[in-house]
Amino acid sequence: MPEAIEKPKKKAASEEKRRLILEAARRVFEREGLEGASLRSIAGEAGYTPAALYFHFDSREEIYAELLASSLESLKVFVDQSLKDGTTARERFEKAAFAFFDYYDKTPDDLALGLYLFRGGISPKSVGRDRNKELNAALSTCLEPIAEAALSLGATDKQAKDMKARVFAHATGVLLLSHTGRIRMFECTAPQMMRDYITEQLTLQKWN
Amino acid sequence: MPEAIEKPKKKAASEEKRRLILEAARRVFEREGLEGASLRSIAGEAGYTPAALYFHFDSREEIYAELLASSLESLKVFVDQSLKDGTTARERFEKAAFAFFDYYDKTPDDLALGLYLFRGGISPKSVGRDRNKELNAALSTCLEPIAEAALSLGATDKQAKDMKARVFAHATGVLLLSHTGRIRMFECTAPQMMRDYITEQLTLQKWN
Amino acid sequence: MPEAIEKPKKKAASEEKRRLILEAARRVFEREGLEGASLRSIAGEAGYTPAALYFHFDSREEIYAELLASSLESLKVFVDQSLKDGTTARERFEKAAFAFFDYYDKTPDDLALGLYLFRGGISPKSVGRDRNKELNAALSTCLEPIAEAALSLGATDKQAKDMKARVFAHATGVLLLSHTGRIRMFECTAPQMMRDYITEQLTLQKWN
Amino acid sequence: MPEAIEKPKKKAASEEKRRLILEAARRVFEREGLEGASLRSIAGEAGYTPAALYFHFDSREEIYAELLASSLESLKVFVDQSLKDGTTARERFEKAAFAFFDYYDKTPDDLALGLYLFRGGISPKSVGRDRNKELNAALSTCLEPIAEAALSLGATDKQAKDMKARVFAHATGVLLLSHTGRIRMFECTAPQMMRDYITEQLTLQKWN
DNA sequence: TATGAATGAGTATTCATTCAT
DNA sequence: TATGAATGAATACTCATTCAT
Repeated sequence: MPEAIEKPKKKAASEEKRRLILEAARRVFEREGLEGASLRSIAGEAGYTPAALYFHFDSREEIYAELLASSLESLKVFVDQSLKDGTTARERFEKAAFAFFDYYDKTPDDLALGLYLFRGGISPKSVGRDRNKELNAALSTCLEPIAEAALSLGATDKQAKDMKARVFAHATGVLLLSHTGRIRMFECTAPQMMRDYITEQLTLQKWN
Repeated sequence: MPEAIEKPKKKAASEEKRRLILEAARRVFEREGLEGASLRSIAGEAGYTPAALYFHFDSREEIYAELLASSLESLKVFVDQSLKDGTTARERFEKAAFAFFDYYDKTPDDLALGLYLFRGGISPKSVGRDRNKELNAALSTCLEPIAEAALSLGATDKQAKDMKARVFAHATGVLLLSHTGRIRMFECTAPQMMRDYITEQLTLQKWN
Repeated sequence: MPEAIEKPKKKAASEEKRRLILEAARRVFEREGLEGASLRSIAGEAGYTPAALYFHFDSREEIYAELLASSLESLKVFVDQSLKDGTTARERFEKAAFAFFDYYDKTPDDLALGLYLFRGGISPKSVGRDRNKELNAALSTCLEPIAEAALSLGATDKQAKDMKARVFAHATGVLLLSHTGRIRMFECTAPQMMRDYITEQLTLQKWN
Repeated sequence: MPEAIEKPKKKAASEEKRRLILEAARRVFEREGLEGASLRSIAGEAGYTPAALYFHFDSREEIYAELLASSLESLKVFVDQSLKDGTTARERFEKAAFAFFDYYDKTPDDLALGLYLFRGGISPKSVGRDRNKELNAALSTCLEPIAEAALSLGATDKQAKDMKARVFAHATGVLLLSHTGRIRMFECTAPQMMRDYITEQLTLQKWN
């Protein structure tokens, strides 16, 4: 039954190619930004013809979506690693919140990608509800350690959930400010702003 | 003296046409998003040939810039009006901060415009450093009442300035969360998040 | 009879404006070359609206044609002046021939203009047969001193006429070579080539 | 082994299409002159969409450059063939010089092409220095037989090189005169002018 | 699975020209 | 005489996508 053997092989080979294309896409994205990350450039970088990519992805937007998914994976890894030395709940809270910010501060391309796709960038038709949910879930997972730490610190479920939203919002706002260069207007730095916010939240919450 | 009358007439007519084009641009922007707001579409919406727009504007980016400028003007008006009933410094702080958020919450297209243009959207070469500075200044003006109120509440100059940045960042982050629909993930509402943040800041600051 | 007085006045004023426009055109031409000498630029340089030029000229090409005509006038002046010290026929021949070359060598814009218009640049419909004849005649006049000198040197009418054509052709060729930078290929200089040609012609002709 | 056969087939088909496009370009060029030879017109003439041409050529200017290159090739063939019966050095000189002129006299479109592209027509950035050098070299090759014949006749290296420049210049000038119709002014014919020049050079040069 | 070829719609901008005022 | 406004056609070039092979 050669078929039974070949199929998985084929599948694995296909997955590998997808991966290589995505890596190429990321390189283009880093090098030329969102505007320059056309299907053509990605194909070129990957050593393919544009047409070839359509065997691996349904559309340009699907590539973007996968890119975002893998970015969220990296974020997850980054957040988890930053937590591994944390002992107290307070420390875990600080680390989890700051890591989320820090990841995007250090990899502005992932930020651009995220911002683009979180805005109208991804059309629902091409990405679909399911994928959208997946992305939301992945994001939520990355923020989860924040909630967990909050819970450990005595927050209610609702309070912990809110905290995820707050940290996400503030981090996003600060990153936007920083990424666009407008932060200079205010004569302060992004990491400091984020640290201040985290400290505030810790000193503030009644459950603290 | 017909000439004396005609000239202002002409000028007024011209201004009016500019306005109509900008309104058309705004409609396209609202309907099709930034990517769809090409010069062609704007011209079409305004009932003009693309070439005709060049009589009224130097480039597509100038149209965008004017759109943003007028948006910032509206924001200014909105913030100022929200302040007119405020008596105590605390009230003024609350109103100024919330108004900034509220304006964009209610006119999400202005938010999209602002986000795009504050990112690399406006190329320095075409709009020019001057215009960029103007826009920065206009934005800063809108946030100024926040700093003023903070000063009244006893903040130092530096603290007041920081406060502008914080409110701007948090508002922006919350708006992004809300505007992209991700806020549902967290089961909370944007206005509530913003109110909470404002309250926090008031209870928190030592100068309070 | 105010009309009798006004008309010439008006005409004179009109001519003056034409002249000013042509001067502007020449400046643009010198500054930005042929490609840049659009009706718009010319109008701008002259302090007019593009539409205004149509009161003074029928088309863009007519402006070019007038420019060429005035260039030929300058050439005429230049050639005549170069002759004023010449005493012998031989000297006159040398000076007339070299001056023709020299004028264009020193004012490459006039060369570009001439080359453009002498090629298909000017459409017959807009310039018309008459104007074409005028330009031809003007050119011929500039070359006439060459023929005259040849006659003085003993050439027949036919020989003298031929000489005009030869000098014109050689000068044009050398100028083209020089003007395009290709002359470097041959490691020689345009004036030297022209001088050599003139000397050749003098030593060669039987009537010499 | 179908693959081994197919690849050359494909390549050949591609080359063929390039050729067809170039032919179309040449036709447009002949019919409408350089100004009319836009990418659109060429594409239209070739039965293609403008975008399709970009698969075969990198830019409009590359098409022009190839056109010129192939024109120079034809010229080379023409010159070489005209030499094949020449026995004496004198004959070879006459034939080489006249053939250069004759080619352009008979194919005025190649002349227009050459004149345009030898002027600023080809922008260095798009065609590149290399191509420019290639074209220069190709032209030089076409003129080389003139120098060789001069050497055989006893000219020094320098004299032979100069001779190339002279013949090129004179031929170009005569062709321009002829091509623009101005030659009628002088009541002579282009071939006769060229023949006269060649004869002159032969009788004149001291090394003759 | 991949390619070469092609499309059609799109991009911003420039142009000479016209015309009502 | 001159302008402001507008046009329509043109420019080269890019894009995501499709399809026969």
